[in-house]
Amino acid sequence: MAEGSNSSDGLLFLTDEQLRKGIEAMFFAYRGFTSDPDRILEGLDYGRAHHRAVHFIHRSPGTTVGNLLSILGVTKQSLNRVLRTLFEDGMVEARVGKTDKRERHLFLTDKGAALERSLSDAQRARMRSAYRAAGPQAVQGFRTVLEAMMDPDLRRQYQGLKENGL
Amino acid sequence: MAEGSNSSDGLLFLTDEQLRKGIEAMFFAYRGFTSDPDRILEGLDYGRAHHRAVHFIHRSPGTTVGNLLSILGVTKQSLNRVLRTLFEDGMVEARVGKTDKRERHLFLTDKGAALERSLSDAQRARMRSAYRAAGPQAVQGFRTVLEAMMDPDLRRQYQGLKENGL
DNA sequence: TTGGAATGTCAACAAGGCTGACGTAAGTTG
DNA sequence: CAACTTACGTCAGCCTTGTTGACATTCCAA
Repeated sequence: MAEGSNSSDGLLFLTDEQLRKGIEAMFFAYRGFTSDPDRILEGLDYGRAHHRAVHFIHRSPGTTVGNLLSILGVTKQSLNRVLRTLFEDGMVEARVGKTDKRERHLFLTDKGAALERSLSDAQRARMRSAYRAAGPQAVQGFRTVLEAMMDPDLRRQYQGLKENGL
Repeated sequence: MAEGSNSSDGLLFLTDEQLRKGIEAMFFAYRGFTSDPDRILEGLDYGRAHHRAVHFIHRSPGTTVGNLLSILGVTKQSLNRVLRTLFEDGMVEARVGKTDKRERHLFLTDKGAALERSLSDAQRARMRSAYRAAGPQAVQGFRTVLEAMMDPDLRRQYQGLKENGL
């Protein structure tokens, strides 16, 4: 308590209560954010982990396993379990690297791209509707705050697409 | 592709690329959002589930198990496992309802309140810093978009505090 | 008095994290 | 060339946190 009361440091309203509201907003909004893809994934024997993998392979075709690991922040064992099922189901294919043959470059197949589309269509629809309801200025603020909330490493991943294929 | 191009429906910039950025912003920001409490919880034999329970009991002292179930959206078995450990560790206590003796009203003990404080201090610190960095207008937009992204039921929980103790 | 609601509990299972250990192919460097 | 390191795969086992199903208890309300 006794934190930023009001308009103290020129930025105002940082009361604990306001911050608590922000925290709960993240909690409840994230639930909504994931609910549409979750509905699609259930019954397909896929989970959020598959969604994440498919999303980032779509975003950065040809990305390597190592890149994906650093973006997703999981262990290779965990990611591998997911990738294996995606390979088996013909959603993703891996091509051996040209310059470095140890690397596997990951690509969505047509089937995988179709899955990605159905997942992101659902998620985009919600995002679009929220954006429309809130208006352009709010969207700008939304992005600004989220960006400030990220860990620096993740923020670089978010902005980035740096370092070769990623 | 070929979604809302620009300034078509009076709200502009709803390109798929913009929406994808929004989606990834949620993903990366949520990671940051949970990382500080997660660090505290690990080693204490507690996880996010415990954090959520403690948070909402703190927010609404005297809330019932049923209320908590509807907020958290998990099964009673799952919640019960978490509550049991919190009881055993003397973090939470349950008092039998006065009017309805089937209900258990949940309260944080002093020890539980201390845990809650350490968790929310960490989370609020990040939220505060993000708010400061982004500025008041951005914060307003942030909250507006998140609210629009929630499912209607959850939005009511978020705004609410309605129905007696909750 | 009886049905249903609120709660607790036991058992079993699955997803998806984790660690540790080991193997292999392929670069890299002395 | 030999030795080290990197990128990746895999096996085995463990944990948390979600799930379903079944069953008991308590107690309000019709």
